[in-house]
Amino acid sequence: MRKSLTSAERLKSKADFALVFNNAGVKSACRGAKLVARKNSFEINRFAVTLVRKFGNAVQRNYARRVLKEIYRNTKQDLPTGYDIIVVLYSGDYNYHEREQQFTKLIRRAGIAKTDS
RNA sequence: AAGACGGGCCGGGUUGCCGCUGGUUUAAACCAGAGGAAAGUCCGGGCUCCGCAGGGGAUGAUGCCGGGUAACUCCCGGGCGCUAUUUCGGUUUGUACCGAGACAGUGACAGCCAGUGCCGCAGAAAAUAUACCGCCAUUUAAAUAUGGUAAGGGUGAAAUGGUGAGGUAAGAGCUCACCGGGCCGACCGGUAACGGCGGUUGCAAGGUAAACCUCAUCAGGAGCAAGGUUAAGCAGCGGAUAGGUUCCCCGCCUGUUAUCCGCGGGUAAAUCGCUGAUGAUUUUUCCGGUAACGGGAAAACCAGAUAGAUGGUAACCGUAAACAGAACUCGGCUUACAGGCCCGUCUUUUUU
RNA sequence: GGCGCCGUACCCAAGCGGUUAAGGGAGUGGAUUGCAAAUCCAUGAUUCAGCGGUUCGAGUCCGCUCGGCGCCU
Repeated sequence: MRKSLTSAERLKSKADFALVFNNAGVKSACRGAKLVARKNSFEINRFAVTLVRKFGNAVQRNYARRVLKEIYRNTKQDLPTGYDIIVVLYSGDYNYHEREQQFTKLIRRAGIAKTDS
């Protein structure tokens, strides 16, 4: 599986976001981040990152978004397919490795990790 | 060499792997991919629309002079004022004061001789004229009273030019010398602001226009979520005769199969604008100009996203990098900024 | 991205450039009560969001910065 993140694998419209937030089947949270997901009707996962309103300036927001997209790209082969996943990030100074620990914790608590791995 | 101040520039680099956006394109592959402030949105343009932009008013902005520019509250050059430092000259016993010059910084720098308003407290008196203490004269034994007086004290941010001499009962530009003002000049220099020179005037009147205001100049309004096209979807009802030019009036334009207003209903998607390009563009260079800048030549085309593209990781250098992310676009201003480089001025130390 | 509004004590707020910045609620202390409530009395701005400027003097006028809020399709 390629470690890509094409535009078909991303949530885009405002309607998609509203659907996930209003019909969230899976939720989990930890310090600094929160995960919301629901089953979709496709063969693939779709992913998006969003940030709370008071998250720093534009550079900090873009950096946090990139880091989460990178983590998802590197770990998505370990996830089962058929989910729309949104990660909400809260304000805080976290580097790549800390964000990676947060993401694996969220996936484990949400119960959508593959059981064999 | 170090430090301080001022000005200008740079703003991590190279390689591999995994990824993102755009272009060429069958695909693969290749190429390109955030800033000096992209920021604040404080000014000024381009561009688009408003059934046209005409006039007057209101409102707002600007405000020494000349130039630059598409334009500007910007930039360049000059003038004047103020402040600090310093030099020279004068006065004085003297800390000091006055005048002239140099260099640096700085100034929302038109007009309170059009009119109006305001100047609390303190002070006798605050813009109108005026005597609290004091001084002098007359009166009285004295107290006191009347008059003269702005030199001294005191108040204040500000008190009717300053210093010295004469003068006087005591005083006062009352008179004189020097300095500082005001006014005039058909004079000289300068495009001008202004400066110089000469004459004249004893100098009856302060500050505030980032107070109203006056004068001059400039502004139609809204903003790419402007605006155009396509697709999907829905349900009409009530009211007005006028509506439009986005503050008002005139003028102008449109109109009764019309237009507008209010309530209600529907959509929340794509595409153009949008950047692959001919531009106030970028780089190099020549010429003119004190400079801002203008003119020419050659080469180049250099982000274009829409949940919103530059990251992660490994290695090396390293302070294992500050402030910080384009959203139609350009010129400025302002604010933030680790570290490094260059130039100029001043100070200190060392060497010759 | 663009356009606009606001900031005065813990909260709501008034404030013509001029003492020591109104008022209400809450709080605190006291009085009252057997104890409370209610009532009465007293009480607080070291810097009017911050910095700079104009002025003799700024909460007020002007500029910049910070923070908060609203609108657009």
